[in-house]
This record gives sequence, C-alpha cells and structure tokens, in this order.
Amino acid sequence: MATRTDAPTRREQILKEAARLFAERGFHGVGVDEIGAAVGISGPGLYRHFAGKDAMLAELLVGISESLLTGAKRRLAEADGVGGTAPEAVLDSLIEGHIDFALDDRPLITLHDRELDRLRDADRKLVRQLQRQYVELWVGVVRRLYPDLGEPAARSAVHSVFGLLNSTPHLTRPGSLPDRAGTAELLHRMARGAFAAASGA
Amino acid sequence: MATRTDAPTRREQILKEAARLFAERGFHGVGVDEIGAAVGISGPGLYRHFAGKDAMLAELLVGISESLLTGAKRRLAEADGVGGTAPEAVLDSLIEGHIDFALDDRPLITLHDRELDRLRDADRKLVRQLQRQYVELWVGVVRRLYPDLGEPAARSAVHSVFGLLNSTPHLTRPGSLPDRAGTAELLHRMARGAFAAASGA
DNA sequence: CAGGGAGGTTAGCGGTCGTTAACCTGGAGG
DNA sequence: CCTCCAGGTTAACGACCGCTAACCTCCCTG
Repeated sequence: MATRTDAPTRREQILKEAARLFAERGFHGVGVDEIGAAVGISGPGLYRHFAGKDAMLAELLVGISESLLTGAKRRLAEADGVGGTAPEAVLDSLIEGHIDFALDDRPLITLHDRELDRLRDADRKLVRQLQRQYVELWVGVVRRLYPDLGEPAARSAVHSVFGLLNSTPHLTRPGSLPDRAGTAELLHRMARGAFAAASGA
Repeated sequence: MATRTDAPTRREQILKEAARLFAERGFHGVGVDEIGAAVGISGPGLYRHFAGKDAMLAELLVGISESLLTGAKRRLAEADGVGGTAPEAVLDSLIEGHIDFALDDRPLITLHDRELDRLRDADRKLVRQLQRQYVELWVGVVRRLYPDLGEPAARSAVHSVFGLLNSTPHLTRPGSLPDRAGTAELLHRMARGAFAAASGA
C-alpha cells in the first residue's frame, strides 16, 4: 500500500503533459511525438503505457468526471452526516470544491467541456453520465435552497454557474492575477450572487 | 447598395457551415471536404472563395470580435447620447447585447474562446486586441456602477460573467430548454447578481 | 549467471489532409 | 456567335500522423 506521494509514475507524467497539450492546442492539434517529447521519451514509446492517443483522452476525461462527482458526493454526505446542515453551507461546500478544482487543474477543466466529442461512444456515454449525476446533485442542493426555482431553471442556472467558475483559464494571463485565495473568494461570491439572482430573491 | 437580406452569398453559406462544423468537432477535426459537402460543393471548390482553411477561421473570429465590439460601442454611445444614462441601464444594455449574440450565434461564441490559438500570428493579435477592447469597455462600465471594485477584480468579474453568458451552448440539449426569452431573462438576472455580489453590495 | 520482461529505440506503413493543377461548363457581354 | 470568366469538377502530390514491427538494453530474479 501507501501509494501516497511516491514520485509520479510515468503514466501520471504522460497524462499530465497530455492534458496540458490537449488543452493548449486541442486533441487533434497535438501529435503523439509531442506528448512523448514532453516527458522525455519519443513517439511510439507511449504505447508501452497506453493503448493509443484516444485512451489517454478517455482516461483524463473519465478521471475528471469521477473526481468531481465523488468529491461532491463526499461533501454532501459530510453535510448530511452532521444531521441536516444548512442548505447554504452545503452549496458553499460544493462551490468551494468546484473552485479548488478549477483553480488547481485548469487544463483538465478546459478539456472537460471541450474535447468530450472526441471520445469513443462507450467512453463518451460514461463521461456524460458522470457529468449528469454531478449536475443533478447540484440541482438538488440549489432547489433545496431556492424552492421557488423550477427544475429547468435550476438546471440552467447550474450550467451557467459552471460556466462562470470554469472561466478561470481565461483569467490566467501568466502571473499578475490577484492571488489564489482572492480569486477563489471572488468567484465564490459571484456564484452565490448568481444563484440568488436566478431565484426571485 | 441594399445588400440587405439578399439571399446569402456562397461565401456566407460557407462561413456559416464552417462555423457550425468547427464548433462541433474542432478546427483540426473538420476536413475541407466536409465543409464543401455541407454547402453542396465538394472539397477544393472552396478555394475559389477562400485562400485556405485558416482564412475561413480567421474571417470568422475577426468577424465575431468586431461585431461584439462595435455592438457594444454603439450601445455605449447611445447611452451617452441621451446625456448620461444611469450606469445600470448601460450595463443592462451590454448584457442584453451579449446574450442576444450568445443565443443567436452559438457556434461563433464557442469558436470565439476555443480556437483562437489556431490562427496565424497576425490574425491572432488582431482578434486579441479586439477582445481586449471589448473587455475594457465592460470593465469601465462595471467600475462606474461599482466604484468599490478594484480594476483587477472588475476585470476578473467581467471574464467570469462572460463565462456565465457563454455557457448557452451547454444549455442547448436540443429542444426542451425553456424558451428563448425566458433563458435570456434568467441569464440577465444571474449576470447582474454576479456583478453585484462581486462588489461588496 | 542465465533469462526474461519492462520500457525504450528507429524504420516504415497506410491513411488522411490541405492544397495545387488541369480541365470543364454555363451564361453574360461585345 | 464567339469569348471569357466565375465557379465548379477530378486527380494527384507531399506532408503528416497514428500506430505497428522489429530490435535493443538494462535490471531484477531464480
């Protein structure tokens, strides 16, 4: 056991660099030779670790979707465990988790809604199902907090707030943006404000 | 004169279909043969109208950026013309214009922040400059309405609201979404709420 | 110390893609 | 009526790309 912070494996290096390159230039815009070069091996050496270029993208997208969903489920369970936390606190927790992810894994967030259609049917269905579960989980929390919101409106609002939170890659003109904590707090306030305004409140 | 609603020219057909295809499958994911097929001619026939595939993308992106910017300038001028319209009304006008665009030209909105890096240097610089002007114009209006917002925070807020408004393609699961007017109004309220929350208000 | 698998390498194949070349055609204009 | 050009066509070229094949090395293990 203890695969904790054990020096990243080759596979992980490859995935990380592939994610960065895919996000920068698009799935079709990156060649396997470039991905190989980014980790110091070259070209076909990648096939010792992955079945193909598609498999890398699939693993990335499935991984993101699973990680978002399980994180959200965990946060929701924690809240319910304390015997009915205030709905605002639950929503705050979801928002915080999403922001952490968007700020720490920018390339993945970019891929997440940009390259989904490049997947093979089976993988795409899986990813979409995970994404849908994630959205529905948010919708439930939002509607608990704003009961006057109809379900379609709540779903639209959730998608829009994702758009807001996922805008972080655009803020990333290297360097100068405030600091991480400040950005996170600003995004958090805006997300809450957007939901509040979506309802009648 | 009077090139009003004169049956769309071939060039316009091509641009429209190319925008749709680029948005669906990415610039590198679409072949010239497919673009040709989409307008009923095939493959190299496109070269009678465009210098190349890059030129189509460039024209699309420059067109979008110019159209957004000139629209916003017009709205701002109208407001100032009436001798100092309330800042809220100016912001509402900007938001409304952006939403109209996002709802009516979804493929273009998608391309706008997704395929910018596939342009040749000169075109990319031009597009970025237009985008920057557009952002700065919003930043000015937002800061006039919320003077307590610092410039970096205002700029971040503007980018985030763009993320929110540009999320429309994700709402577009064919058919069932509310109606256009309802969606527009929801997005408008959320954008205003997000800005208000960004400031201390 | 034999051997074998994990993880590389380079060469090259087959397919696709953007683009050019060469040719064709219908209809407007002198 | 001849001409010519705008706007198509098909063929083909060269580049590139994903992937496989064949081979080579460590290094770990019995």
